[in-house]
Amino acid sequence: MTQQLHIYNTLSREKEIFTPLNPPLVGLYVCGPTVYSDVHLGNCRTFISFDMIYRYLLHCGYKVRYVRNITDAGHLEGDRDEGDDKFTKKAKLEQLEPMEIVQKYTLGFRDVMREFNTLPPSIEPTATGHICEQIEMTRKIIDSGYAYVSNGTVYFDVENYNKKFAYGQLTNRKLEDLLENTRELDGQDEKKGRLDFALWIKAKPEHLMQWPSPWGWGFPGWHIECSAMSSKYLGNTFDIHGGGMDLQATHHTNEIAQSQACNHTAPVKYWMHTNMLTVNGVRMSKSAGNGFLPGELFTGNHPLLEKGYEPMAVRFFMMQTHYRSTLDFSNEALQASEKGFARLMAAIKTLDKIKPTAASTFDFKALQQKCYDAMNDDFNTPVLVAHLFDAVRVINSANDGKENLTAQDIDSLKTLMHHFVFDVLGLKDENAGGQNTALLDGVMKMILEIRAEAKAKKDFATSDKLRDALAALGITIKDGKDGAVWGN
RNA sequence: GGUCGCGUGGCCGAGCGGUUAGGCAGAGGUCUGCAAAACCUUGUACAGCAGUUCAAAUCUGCUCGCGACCUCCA
Repeated sequence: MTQQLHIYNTLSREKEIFTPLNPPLVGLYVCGPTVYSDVHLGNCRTFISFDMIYRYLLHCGYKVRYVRNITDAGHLEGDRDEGDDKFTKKAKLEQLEPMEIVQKYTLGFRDVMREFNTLPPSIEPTATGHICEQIEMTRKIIDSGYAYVSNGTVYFDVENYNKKFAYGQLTNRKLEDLLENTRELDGQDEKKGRLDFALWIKAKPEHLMQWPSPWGWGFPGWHIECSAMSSKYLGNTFDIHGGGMDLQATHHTNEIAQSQACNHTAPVKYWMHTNMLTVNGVRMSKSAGNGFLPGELFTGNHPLLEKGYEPMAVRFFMMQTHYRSTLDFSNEALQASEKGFARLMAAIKTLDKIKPTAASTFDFKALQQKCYDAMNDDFNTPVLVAHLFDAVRVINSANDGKENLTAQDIDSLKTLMHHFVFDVLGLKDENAGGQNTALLDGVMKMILEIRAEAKAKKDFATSDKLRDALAALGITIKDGKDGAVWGN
């Protein structure tokens, strides 16, 4: 099947036909987490969205190199280019080495990503592992005349850059407007221009994380790591760069400027930005203090949560919203998704029980095309999900004998559901049996037989007792025309 | 203040010029010993006002409300 994938490009503010630079290879870079604290759900949404994008590109047959960095150095605390970096500050707090903090939260991040069933990136480079590359890049930018050294710190010269390139193009802003609206901050005497940002920052003696450089001991600025690592692993120009929308105005704008200044070419063909997660209409963020940790969401151990939600129900909840729309969290919405997800999983299981008929009343090809059309339209997962629920209705109707499916149809549906639900949306059936399934199946079969006999004798006291006892164990009995089935 | 975006039925959330989005909840029905599940039927939705058009949730203008970025954040 020929796919014509369209991607919304932040650069052009339009959906564009996706044509990779070197098909079938695709380079995908996503700004990863800063590992100085636990990831919260908002962070997860971005990574889950890009996991879906990565999965669909793979499904379409592209050979994708997916790079997602781990920021383990360089971020400053506060809005000034001085002071302790985040790791050092946290390290003092917890009496730990900075790299212990990094290790702790990197492992935690990977655990959460695994719970959400995300595929690991091809490469997960760290900022501290690429200090040399960042220094080299900084040196080249100075050489090309777009950066200057001031008291051991290297700044990018935005106004000079803007003479030749459009600095604010990613957010569609003119330099004059940006200059007008930049807040006046203290401690900026070292900078020539108000918009200038640091490529390399001079370290104070007490800094725990610092490295030697041509400009003295210091540490890299925040933006340079992504420029250095993306060009190292994906080339000076690559296909897709992604991240949260909050990175667009500053981080990505500066990344483009640095890469352009250093490599003399625009670094990225398609810029993709995922929208924010909100709670009661307010953006979930570290500074707002309204973020749940994924663990709290799974257990329900948080004042805003009525109960715990399975990771897959949460993932499904996210897939029911487009990645470029804000997603507002509420217990009600999450519970709706939880039920919908259970229904979807149940239907996939039902597929194994349908009796095929000779003729079909169902147009499989049309459904399949709709599914691909949805995904090809800038990864429109909510529309995909709507079509999958059409399939759910067909499956259940066929199981009731109200719709006819040929063996071929059933097979095609199984493949389709597997491809889209598991491979592309990245969902999995968390209740799909463990290693004792065969044993449990046998036991349940016996119990259901006993119950069927009791029902035949109209001994409803016994049949209800069995059903209630099983319900207490979390096993649900559903009586159908052809006998009872069970599930948990 | 500047720039950008959004306001869809009880809730979540697609659509963005003409035909049912979808999920959850609600109502009625079929099935059933009861229940659950499933299926069928059902919902006078598009912030307000004005305009363009044969036709507007969808385009234009204004008004109101909300949010994001401009400062560390996915």
